[in-house]
Amino acid sequence: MDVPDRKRRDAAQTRQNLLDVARNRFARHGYAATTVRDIADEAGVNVALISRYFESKEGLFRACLTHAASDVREEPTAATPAEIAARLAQRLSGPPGDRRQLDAFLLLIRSSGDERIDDLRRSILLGLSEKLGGDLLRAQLVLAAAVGISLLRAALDLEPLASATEDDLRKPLEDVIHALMG
Amino acid sequence: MDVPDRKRRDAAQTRQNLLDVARNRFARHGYAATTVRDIADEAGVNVALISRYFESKEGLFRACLTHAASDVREEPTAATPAEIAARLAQRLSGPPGDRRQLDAFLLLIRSSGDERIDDLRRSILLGLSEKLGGDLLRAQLVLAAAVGISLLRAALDLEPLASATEDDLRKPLEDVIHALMG
DNA sequence: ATAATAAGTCAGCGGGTGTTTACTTCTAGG
DNA sequence: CCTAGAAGTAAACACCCGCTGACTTATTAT
Repeated sequence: MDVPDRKRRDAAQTRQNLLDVARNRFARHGYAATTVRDIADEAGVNVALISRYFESKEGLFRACLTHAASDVREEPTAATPAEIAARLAQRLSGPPGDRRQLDAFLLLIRSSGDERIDDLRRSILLGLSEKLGGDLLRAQLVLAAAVGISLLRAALDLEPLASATEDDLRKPLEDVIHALMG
Repeated sequence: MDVPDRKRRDAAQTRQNLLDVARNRFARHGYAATTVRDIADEAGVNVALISRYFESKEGLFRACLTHAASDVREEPTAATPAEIAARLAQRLSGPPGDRRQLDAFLLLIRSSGDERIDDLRRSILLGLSEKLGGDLLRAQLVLAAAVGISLLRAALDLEPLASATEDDLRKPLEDVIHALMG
């Protein structure tokens, strides 16, 4: 194991564990349906640590959102529709066992009820659609397709879409993006 | 006013009011974030009536889902991509002031946490995608685009998509559907 | 008019939520 | 070794949730 000692105390590691667990649960079940005790239990630590490290449940959600945003943003600006489609297909399916990219998309559409956080979500999504280039409305339709696929796949388990592989998704996505952004 | 007397007691009318309010709130904020007191307050009645008329919060949600499903299903089977796009654009924008069609889409992607209700949602969505015809996976991608647009428009208020009119949406949607279902 | 019943309200219950305070346990520096 | 401070825990808090049983008010039928 690369993880040297599960029981060794390490604040940074614990904090990261909480972030990972929270990100996944928020993405899958939404903000309101996720309890801080669920998160702490799955991370194997006490609930109080959430308040200590992130101040509050909302603070934890904001931290998740920030990390997810930078994960999504680190994407290089793709030129051709085929490239964008390939990237998107990879993100939406993801390396086996790694749902972080998929969760990032889902997080962006989960509301916490706090208006300032919702503003943050909107600005992230707006930035993403601007980055796609071309007509803004059409770029947002590409984004809409992406988040819709994420939802139907990960949160709803709608078959056969849920089991579609990266290869299955690439060509249809390419068709869509080409149709929308020429 | 066609509504003769606001204060006159009418169980059927009250029940319908609760359904309308609940459908809108569940669609916009999700199941967990919506409280029965919120619904009752907006409907102008006491909380206890929800339990009386719908047995429980989950019963009310199930009723909303059933009504929304029949609303969505009453759509005639459209033949050409252009027709499907036109219908979809109309549903996603909706007659001014009438968000029922938009809410219907949103309801279908809101989980209540109850597995049997989730099965119902899945079967409704599966039926919808089958009705679209053609390759099932590609039909579900059309559906994904539709629910994604609903989300970004109604629940997230992402501009300029949120303010796009029916006319603004029709042509891009036609392009997408044509690309996916030829 | 008045009894019977439906429609609606009120106040409270048990339970789960986010958060905090006081405490215990581990770990590093002298 | 041993002790200060960090890391983590346990228990309780105040609050809000969904739900219910006893009550009041309006409507209808006789």
